[in-house]
Amino acid sequence: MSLEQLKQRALSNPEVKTEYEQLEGEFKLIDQLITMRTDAGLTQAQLAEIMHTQKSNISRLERGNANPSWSTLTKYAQACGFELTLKPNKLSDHRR
Amino acid sequence: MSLEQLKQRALSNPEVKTEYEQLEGEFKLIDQLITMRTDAGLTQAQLAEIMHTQKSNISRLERGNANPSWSTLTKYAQACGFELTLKPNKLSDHRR
DNA sequence: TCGCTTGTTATCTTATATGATAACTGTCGG
DNA sequence: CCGACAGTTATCATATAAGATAACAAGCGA
Repeated sequence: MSLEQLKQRALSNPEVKTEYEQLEGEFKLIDQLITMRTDAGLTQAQLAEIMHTQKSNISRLERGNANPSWSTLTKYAQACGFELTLKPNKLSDHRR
Repeated sequence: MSLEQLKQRALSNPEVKTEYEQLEGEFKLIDQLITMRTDAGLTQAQLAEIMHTQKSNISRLERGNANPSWSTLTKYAQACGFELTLKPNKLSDHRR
């Protein structure tokens, strides 16, 4: 199933909307991770060595079901030559 | 000891520089969290309810030694009316 | 002073992220 | 075909984040 299909199905059910958004955010996160690494011109194995961990763990981060801690994210970024802050974008349709 | 003093002492020892930077990043993170919550005009208890958790857990996040997972960060942000992405700032003095 | 609100701290339990090792796939230049 | 490289997957052990409850402290208006 494609991401687009998943999106359609998820959004058709209002209850899972936040779950989808979570999922989408996860994809974005992974994208940003991989972008940082490739920008730095590093392979997973090289990055793993800098971070004093294993390439399999890097793959796990970049592939699936990744829910890394803040410290893991900053270590990853720093190894790629980046410092990390959050970028909170205000949701226009925010209800309370 | 103030943050400034801590910074000075930490930076005087090259080996702990990254540790200090982690620490500084942690402070920045906490700042951003609290800012999001106060911007949303929420108390810890209110935010906790939205996130279906306890106010003590929110306090733990905002106070000390916080190392939240990405999903916790996004839930927190979303409850405050924000969507979250990473903002990677290139480190000018990056060596390899 | 007395409640009430907001936030903090301590503690336990449970869920899960991370570290580590090994085996596997696909790709590509020789 | 073969070896080297890049990435993936499975699995287990261990560290730790997160859920939950309770008690406490500070501030503040009635």
